[in-house]
Amino acid sequence: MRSQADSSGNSKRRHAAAVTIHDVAERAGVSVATVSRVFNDKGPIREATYQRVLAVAERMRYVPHAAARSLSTRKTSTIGVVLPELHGEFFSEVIRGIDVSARSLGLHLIVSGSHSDREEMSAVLRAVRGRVDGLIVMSPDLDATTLLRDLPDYVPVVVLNALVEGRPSITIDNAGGARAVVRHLAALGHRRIAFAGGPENNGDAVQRRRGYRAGMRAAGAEIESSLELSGNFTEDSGYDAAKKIAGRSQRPTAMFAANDAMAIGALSAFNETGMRVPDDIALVGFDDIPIARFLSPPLTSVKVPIADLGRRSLDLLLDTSKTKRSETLKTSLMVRQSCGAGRTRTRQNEKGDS
Amino acid sequence: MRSQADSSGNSKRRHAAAVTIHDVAERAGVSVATVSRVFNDKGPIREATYQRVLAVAERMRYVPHAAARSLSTRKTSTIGVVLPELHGEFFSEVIRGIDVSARSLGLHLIVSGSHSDREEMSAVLRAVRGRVDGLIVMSPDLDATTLLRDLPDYVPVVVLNALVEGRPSITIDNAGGARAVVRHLAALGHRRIAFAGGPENNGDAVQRRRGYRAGMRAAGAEIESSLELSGNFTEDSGYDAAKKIAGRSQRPTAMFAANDAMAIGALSAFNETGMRVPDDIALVGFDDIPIARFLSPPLTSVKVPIADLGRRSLDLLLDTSKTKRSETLKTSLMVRQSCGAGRTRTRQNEKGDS
DNA sequence: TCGCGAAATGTAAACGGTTACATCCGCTTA
DNA sequence: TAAGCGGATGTAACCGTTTACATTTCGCGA
Repeated sequence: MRSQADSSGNSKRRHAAAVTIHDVAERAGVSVATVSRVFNDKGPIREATYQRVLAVAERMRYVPHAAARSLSTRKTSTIGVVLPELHGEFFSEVIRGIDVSARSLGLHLIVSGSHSDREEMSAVLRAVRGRVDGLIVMSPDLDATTLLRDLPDYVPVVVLNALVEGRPSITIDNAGGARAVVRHLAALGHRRIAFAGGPENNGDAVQRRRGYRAGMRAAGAEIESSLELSGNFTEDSGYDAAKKIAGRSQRPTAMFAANDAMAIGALSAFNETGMRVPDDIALVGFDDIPIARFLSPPLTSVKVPIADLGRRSLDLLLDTSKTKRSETLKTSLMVRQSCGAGRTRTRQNEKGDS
Repeated sequence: MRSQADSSGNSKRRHAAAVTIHDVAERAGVSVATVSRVFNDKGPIREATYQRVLAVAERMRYVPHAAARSLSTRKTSTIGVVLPELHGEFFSEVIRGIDVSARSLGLHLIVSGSHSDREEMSAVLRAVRGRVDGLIVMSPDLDATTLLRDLPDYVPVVVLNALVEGRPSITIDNAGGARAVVRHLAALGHRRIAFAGGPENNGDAVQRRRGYRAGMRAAGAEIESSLELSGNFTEDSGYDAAKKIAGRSQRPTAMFAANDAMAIGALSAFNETGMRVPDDIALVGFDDIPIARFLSPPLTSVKVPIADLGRRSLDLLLDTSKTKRSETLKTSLMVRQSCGAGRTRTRQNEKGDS
């Protein structure tokens, strides 16, 4: 009845309206329940019926309406991914890690980034009802984590790179990675090691700085505020920091940048000023983004399993068993030429000295 | 009736069920229609009622159910973005461009990448009913464009970097950019210019090669098959290509890589083999990804307005007026040191010699 | 041939909103 | 004062599925 109301004159409706399960049912001479059963492989269906319905649906190009299905089943087959921004190799790699897992599970991904202000992020977080089955949230911006507190608790959430009470999370061993860098440089004889840090309110940056200081203390080197430069994870800020160092009379012999982007900026600056890496100054980064090994000289960096971060977070989100609420991913130091240690080799971070 | 059925014993249902518009209506002493009107700013509402409903909704933490709303309005406020893969600066930048526009329009983004096989992509393309209002599809893989043909025609689609009959599209002037590179190198005196190409079945790659050849002809240089190396847009393939060139007795004096990733790989290879860029060999890339200017030497590259690509595609998708069905984005040559032309400067591609 | 349990299918009520239409209300106006 | 009117609100159908439950059909042994 419903669908033949306008079967008379205006055969082309506004948009050649999509065919519904009712249309298929009618054409196949069965009820909508049967069609539904066929499409969901539920309940007993006679083989002949099954084939006929499938054939009719195929011919009519029937595709189930996702929203209707979601409304009925209370499942969306969609995961929300909230990142601080979408720019750069790091985030792209995180998304990819999640996407690969999601695809194999038949899940879709809603992404959203660049949340300038708190209000905006709050709006995104609230718009989830009926849109996603779960959320993966990375918010290294320290204060933003409080936002999660007033998220409705029926939404499963996994937090990346931050700790939020009552929520499972996946973090990177930032401090451990940073300590390993300093330890390595110290073993190469460096004592005056500069550190180009990330944003003040960024959790990762804070921990990396902490690891740097711990490493310096452990190496018996002195922590001077003049050795710590500020930055914001961009190439430009790394460039600026390196320029400052290059301009000094008494230079450090090594520089540790809080991420690879800054290391790349620094490398550029050193090249411009005629300082040779690693001969005049050793340089180490953090993240080990894909192009790190293609720089000149190849950049020694702390490898964080970025794609794993994405993959594991989805696993954790879907894991309803309440075990393993949080994990920390180990990093490893990729030793290349920019630190002056010669050939490439990997050194697994051993735990300890927390 | 609906909601007070279990008001007796089991007050805590399975999940502290979300509050619906009915709950709000009941509590506020109005009908659901009124609540709906308040939330959508539709129809006349007495100020007092408006405020009361809003207050009650706030107190109950009511959030509209997206799927229910979609079902009713036939709008999802969501755009699907289908990319060949999610990896790398290029795609991350495209997504960001779209995301920024989308956010300002209150739209959500479903992304999906790495479509290994045709079947998989077809499945994604079909799963759109009731899930997205429109699709932005980048499929430089030439044969994949045929997939779009059997997409239901009620789904608006914008195609990126490819031409599909009957669909609006945004493309990059690949050939023009490539010609500009060769022209520039020729002006610097180069005649033997090698070209490291991208994947055979990639539309961008094909056009860039075409532009290279056109440029060579225009410059009166000869096109030798020995000058054209194969690659696949990865750093590794650029590295390999450069190694091959370095090993030759009679080397070309310049190399043009079909994208920046390959140029980076090539730069790495040249450094390893002791060839100096640009003194021993000039090098030019394509895409002008953010780190290009931080390489050593800074990489001359063809700038494509990647973020614009994303932004414009969303505009085009939402533009219902049937005008301006397709556009081509102009590229510009960013001259830096890797080509041996000295200081950085931009050169706008003039049109001509198609 | 009949009866019966299981298999197959149908019926209709959700799911949570939106919205055309009906209704009600308080004023203005004749 | 009653009709008329527009603004405010309520009623209920509908969007396209899923699914509990009812009903029909089938196969088979008695």
